[in-house]
Amino acid sequence: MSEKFRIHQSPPADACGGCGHVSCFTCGGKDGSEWSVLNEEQLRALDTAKTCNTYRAGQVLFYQGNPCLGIYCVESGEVVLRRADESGNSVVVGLAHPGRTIGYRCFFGNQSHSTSAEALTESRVCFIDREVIRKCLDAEPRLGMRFLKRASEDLQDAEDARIEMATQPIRSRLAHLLLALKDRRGTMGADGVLTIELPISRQDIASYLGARPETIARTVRALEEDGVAFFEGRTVRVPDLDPLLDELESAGID
Amino acid sequence: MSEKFRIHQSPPADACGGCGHVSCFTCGGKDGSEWSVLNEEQLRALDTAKTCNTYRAGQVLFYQGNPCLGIYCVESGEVVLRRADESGNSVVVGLAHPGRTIGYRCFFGNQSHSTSAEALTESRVCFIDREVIRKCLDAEPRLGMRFLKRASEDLQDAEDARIEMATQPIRSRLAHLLLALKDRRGTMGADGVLTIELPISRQDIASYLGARPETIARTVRALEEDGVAFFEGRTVRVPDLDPLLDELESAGID
DNA sequence: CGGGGGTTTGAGTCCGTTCAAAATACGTGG
DNA sequence: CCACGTATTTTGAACGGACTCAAACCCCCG
Repeated sequence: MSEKFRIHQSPPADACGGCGHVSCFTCGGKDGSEWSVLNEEQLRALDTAKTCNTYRAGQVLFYQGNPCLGIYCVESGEVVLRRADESGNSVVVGLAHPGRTIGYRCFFGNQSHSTSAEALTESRVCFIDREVIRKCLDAEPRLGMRFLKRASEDLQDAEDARIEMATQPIRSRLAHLLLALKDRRGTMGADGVLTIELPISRQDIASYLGARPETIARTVRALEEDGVAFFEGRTVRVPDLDPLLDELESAGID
Repeated sequence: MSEKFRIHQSPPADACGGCGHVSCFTCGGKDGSEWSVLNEEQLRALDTAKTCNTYRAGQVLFYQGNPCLGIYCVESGEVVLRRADESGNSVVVGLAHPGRTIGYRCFFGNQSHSTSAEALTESRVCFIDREVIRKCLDAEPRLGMRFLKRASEDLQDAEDARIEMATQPIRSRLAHLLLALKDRRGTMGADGVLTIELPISRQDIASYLGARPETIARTVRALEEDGVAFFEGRTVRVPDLDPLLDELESAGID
């Protein structure tokens, strides 16, 4: 078995960069996360039981095929989820930003990890062991309901993504991706120019959108020639949001 | 507001064909369904509280945009789920066969129905009201966990579908659909010829696979010319399973 | 018998891919 | 800090799969 697919304990021993413990109470993503239904006592129990790690860019949280030992919660940084098929070519299936819980699907589905998770930037990620989760679920039934709500929403998103993939051209999908990244990776300048910092490489964008890197390069150029968005490395400048929004509606004219 | 999108109570009064009550205890899909975690007393309570209806082919269980009033459980027949975008063109997003619970996603996500559900054949479908579900969830915490498991599996499937849509040609997708339908709509003849009865029309197949009807017609012809499968109306004969399976692997050669 | 929706066929076009090569960015060691 | 090797990104030309548009066909139903 290749190094890439070996099974190791989670989290790996070498993952701990400058790993101070991150408190659940001060965690920025707390309010939006599933864990917010826990009361103070329960949250304190979770806080002491969880494991906290800092991953350098490129480090892997877990590999596809690994048994699912618990749930991960992103505190800072950006994590990419990839899936490899039997022939080895991997596909980007999602991005996780701070506050997001990942790996819950495999955990509740009693399956091993269907994706690999890799830190894109230096990231602080907490690991909550299965036993700890069991205790939390027993102590607070609403937690299960929250995860059910989360799963339902993700399911909706996945279905939307499938439809988009089936019906929208790549240019629309790229525009959609930029708009999705705008909220958490974008800053609006005083001059009204939106600047978005792309968290992933061009070929990862291609993989995520179901396209070839060449096509992405060409589409990027086309957007620039039409004055919609301007790319410099991983920085995108959008002088006006409306033309970008128009890219999405192309399917809805009819 | 057009007739198509009007909001009505679920289930509609005109849905009851020859609607005898279907017992949860004798329901064929019971064992595989989420409700199987209920004990006898709980199941009896569910059985008396649920509403049972028979829908004729073409009748609609609920419309996209309707508030979600509960969960539906298919007892017999076949149900198609469609989603319409703002410009009116609808897309097939899934099929539900006996034993399947539908509408649970919107219910747990606290959203209104994101799809319309239509009976393809005469179907018996049970409706479980939100209040009844609440009582079941309170009485049996494992029920929530079962739905969480179900949601996790569906999420996995949705992600797989997205990847397939992005990477596989239509011919592979059609082959995949036939293989998926084989288990519940296929019969193996004594001569080793597999016969599959398609539950949906060509244009619904096209919609489901993210293609045009013309493309499906051409692809069907191509499969026939290659001796993989032979179509007559809604009946498909597959003389040998191996060539059909080979269609899937096309992406995994590399 | 005459619609009318669904399906099929044909011809032409376009979007995205493939293959190949050049250009640029990146990391690493000297 | 620069030089070098590697990986990523970009560009170009040719190909191909799926789409569009249009017409014929079919089958069911009134």
